[in-house]
Amino acid sequence: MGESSTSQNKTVKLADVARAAGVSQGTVSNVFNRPGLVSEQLRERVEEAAKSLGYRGPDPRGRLLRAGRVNAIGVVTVGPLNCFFDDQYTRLFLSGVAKACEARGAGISLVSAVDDEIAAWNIRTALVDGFILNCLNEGNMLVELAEKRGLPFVAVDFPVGPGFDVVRIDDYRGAREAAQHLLDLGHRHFAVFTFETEKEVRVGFVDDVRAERASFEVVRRRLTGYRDAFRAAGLPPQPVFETGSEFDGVCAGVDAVLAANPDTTAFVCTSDRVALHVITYLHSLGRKVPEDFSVIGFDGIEEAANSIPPLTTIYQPAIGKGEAAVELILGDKSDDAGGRVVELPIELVSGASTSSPRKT
Amino acid sequence: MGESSTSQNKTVKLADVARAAGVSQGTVSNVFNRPGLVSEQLRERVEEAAKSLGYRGPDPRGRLLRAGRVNAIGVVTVGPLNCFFDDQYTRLFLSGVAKACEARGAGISLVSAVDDEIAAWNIRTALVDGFILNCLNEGNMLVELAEKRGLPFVAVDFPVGPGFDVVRIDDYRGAREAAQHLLDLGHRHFAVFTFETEKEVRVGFVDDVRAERASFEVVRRRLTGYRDAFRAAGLPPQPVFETGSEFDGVCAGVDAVLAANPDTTAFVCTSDRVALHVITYLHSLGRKVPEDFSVIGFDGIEEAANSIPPLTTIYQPAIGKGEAAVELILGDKSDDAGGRVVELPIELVSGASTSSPRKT
DNA sequence: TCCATTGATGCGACCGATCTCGTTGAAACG
DNA sequence: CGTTTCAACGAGATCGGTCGCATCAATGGA
Repeated sequence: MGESSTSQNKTVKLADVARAAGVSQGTVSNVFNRPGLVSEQLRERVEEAAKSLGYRGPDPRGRLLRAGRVNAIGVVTVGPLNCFFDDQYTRLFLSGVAKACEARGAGISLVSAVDDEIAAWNIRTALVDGFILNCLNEGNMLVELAEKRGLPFVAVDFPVGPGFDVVRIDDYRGAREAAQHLLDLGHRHFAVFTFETEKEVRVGFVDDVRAERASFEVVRRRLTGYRDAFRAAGLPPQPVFETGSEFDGVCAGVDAVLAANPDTTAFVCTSDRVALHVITYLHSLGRKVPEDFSVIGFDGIEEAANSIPPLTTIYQPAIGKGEAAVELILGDKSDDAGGRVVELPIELVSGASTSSPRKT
Repeated sequence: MGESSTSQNKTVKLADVARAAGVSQGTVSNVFNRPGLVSEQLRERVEEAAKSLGYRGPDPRGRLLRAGRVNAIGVVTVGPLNCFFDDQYTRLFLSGVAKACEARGAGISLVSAVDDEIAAWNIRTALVDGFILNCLNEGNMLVELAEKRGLPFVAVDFPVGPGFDVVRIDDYRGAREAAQHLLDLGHRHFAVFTFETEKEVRVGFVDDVRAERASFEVVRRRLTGYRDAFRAAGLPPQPVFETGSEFDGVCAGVDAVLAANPDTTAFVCTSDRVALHVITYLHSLGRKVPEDFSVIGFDGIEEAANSIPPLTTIYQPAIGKGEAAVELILGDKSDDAGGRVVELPIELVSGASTSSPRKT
């Protein structure tokens, strides 16, 4: 005891300040967190001591341990973290998450799940109060892991399961409405374009078997919706092409379809992203939309409204989904938490990318 | 002592498992974190005890306190969290941050700084190992706050300061090259369009005074670059219009410029986002780019390359900036940490949105 | 004058895990 | 057979705060 005040190697902590100021730890804590409870003179003394020791204020780590709550929620996505920023729909969704979190003063942690091992570790150790599970495909263990962690979580666009909350839309109905819209316009020859059906993209035509086994729930529901609409209209099965979400895959799809089915008059896409690629590529081929081909998307991202021509699409409230998910986790965990289902409405938005089929 | 195993109200912790298994806490810890160090039979005994107690594995909170490192870095932005997802350039930057973090197994925390009070609290309490300060405008206290917190941090696109690292590009040179490109094509009548010069957008013409006082360092440097290029070409000062980043503001700008300066042949924009809006609006007015007007941007976002026509712009490595920032924080904090400056290269990318001026 | 009330503080437990030592037992060695 | 060596494990300190409760002085009312 003697070299206590200067040239400390260790970080100075609450207890040091308390000792230096001759007060208890609790009082120092109060000075920083609830200054009103401390008399002015004592407060000044403590603040002075803190400053002279170079104390930076209560370390959040200690507070965390004691408080128990992190005040942040984790957003998990299958795949690399980048997909949070690369995909337009995901961005909208996250924008909603961000808005809701900010309103509640909570933070957001992006947790990656590139592979199973990393996912397991991250979900077990993320410093959060709950998880939003996104981009789920069947068979992955995210839900299991989240359950094991024992924190509240919400699965987005996922089959309802026992013991957890879900946010979703009616993908089946949306897809069916999209197809019906084109059928009503008089189209009879379609090409269905879908993004990844499995975690690994496989660019090429998709047969019924693969379509029904698509591990992404969303894909499966949408493809089924299209199929049922066609079937109800008395049409034979229409070709389905898996393009992925990138431009190249979509180009390959357009080429393949035009070569194999020259009668095609309409492209039905499981996402706006794919639909916009289709329009861009058709344009570069000198084909006009909607004069030569109708194109319909799904999602209702902002870029769709601003494209030339504006895209006809099934709008879904991506931002609202994000907000709803946060609400489920941070909201009053009153009664039936753990089995709630929030299904948000969708809506056909008529753009200028669809019209009656060309006469040939 | 008696009702110890069942119907526990409190959460079961490491110590409980240790007691139940008749081993020390350290051993239980090892079972979960370094199973190799524990003999098989003991490990099984511990695992069984853990399972029967419903122990979910080591709580990250305890680990954090002990370990000291959070293994996550915080990204701070001025303004609402949404801007992380709404702005294309910011997205690219974050994509780089994400990529680098993922490679190092670190997480990302989005911390918001909508107003000064929230910023102060969040920076003081965020559970991170360091900060990336983005979207900085002069006079805000982010840098100060980060310094006070005592964690490593990087300021992006900010004047070099003592005691902290900086990642930047040469905005002045980029702007000057952009203007020079148009001058070389023969343009003599310009309209400079800039996004926000202050935190609050003010749509309208900007005089020299306001331009030089722009609180966003980036804006100031770019505007100066344009001005010097015009001046060096012997031109009088060209009108500068603050449009903000939204479509409406840009439309107002185009209207104002066309009304006030019908001779204008080129739009020089401080961001691609603004430039793309200009093209869209001109198109809707029936004006052609580049036949009637040349438009040049700044940033080199992906949307610029895919626009019709492809945008001529100053490309900056947004993703690289994000990666560099992470590297500065997570990399070896060897020697000169705290004053390093990383300046990344820029490059003029010729699209099809610029050509020689129309003859009138 | 005395008791009840209020406000300011101190005291000690606790949050949950991990790390550093030191101990123990058995195998290995000469 | 005594000693070295090493793996396996236990005990206790530590990480940095915050919370509940006890304490104590000052104030106010009867």
